Amino acid sequence: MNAKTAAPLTIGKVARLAEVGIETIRFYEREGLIPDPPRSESGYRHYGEDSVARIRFIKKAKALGFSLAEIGELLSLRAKPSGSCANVQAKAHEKIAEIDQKIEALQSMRTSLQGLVVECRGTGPRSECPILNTLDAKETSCT
Amino acid sequence: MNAKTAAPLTIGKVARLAEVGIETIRFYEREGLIPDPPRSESGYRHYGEDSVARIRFIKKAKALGFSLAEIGELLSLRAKPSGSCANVQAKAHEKIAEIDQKIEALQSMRTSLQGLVVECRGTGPRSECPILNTLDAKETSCT
DNA sequence: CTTGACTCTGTAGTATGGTACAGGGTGTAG
DNA sequence: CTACACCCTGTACCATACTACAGAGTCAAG
Repeated sequence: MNAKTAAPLTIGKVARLAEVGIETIRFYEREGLIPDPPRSESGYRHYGEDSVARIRFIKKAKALGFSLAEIGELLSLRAKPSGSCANVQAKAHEKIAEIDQKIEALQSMRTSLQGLVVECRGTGPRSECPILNTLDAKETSCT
Repeated sequence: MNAKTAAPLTIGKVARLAEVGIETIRFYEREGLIPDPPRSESGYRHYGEDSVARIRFIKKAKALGFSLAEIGELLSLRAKPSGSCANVQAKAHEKIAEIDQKIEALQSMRTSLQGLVVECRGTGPRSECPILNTLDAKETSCT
């Protein structure tokens, strides 16, 4: 009926697919970022495809300045099997706001760098490049 | 002529203005992220206004997932007093590409969360929310 | 039925980015 | 001239996020 039992997704395979170390996966499990997977009789972890996606998500979110604790919050938004919907919505809106702030900050940085490139190309010496100036504008309270 | 000598910007004032700890400033100095400031006769550090901007920039870039080493590279783009313009341009383009990747990843995350919110509001149970799916699409190789 | 690649648990070590003293000098207000 | 807030150097410690063993069991191929 199904050909799934043929190749169980062991920790090593997941690690290769998600491009992280095996130890990292076990670490995320200990930290509660990924659920304890079912085990074979001999104690081997067996994962589903979704685990790879989840680990890749963690990796990506980390590169965007989210801490593992924050990533845990992000993941918990979907982990709940319905219920407490209003709470989830509030959290989601919070996270969206955080993301918007990050995007704005990055766009501001991008504009500065682009300006630097243009200035550099055109005139020769750029004593007062705008890279810092643009970003000086009042804290955006990104934790 | 000038009223600047009245209130020299000491490390404590810079820390308050940039909203970081005093120790953090000295740490950044040791790491070469901010230049060694001139000293008073008694050895007190005296900063210019630009130092505050620089520290705030570091803080912001850190929240966006850049390491101190990467921030150093970003800052070095403007630190150079002209010369090696082509090199600076190449680096700047590199950094712009990195920033674009981060922005895209964040926008993808934002879309997923927004989708979650909408789904949550409309129908009741969202067993297969798209938060992970959207982000699963092939690595963007953000280090 | 052995060999080699894989897995397990548990503990210890590392890199990054700070943070917190200790022990001492500075500076100015009362 | 002393009190108190501030600064100095140096070292030690901390949290986060891994990373690397050690010592032992598992499993598929030859």
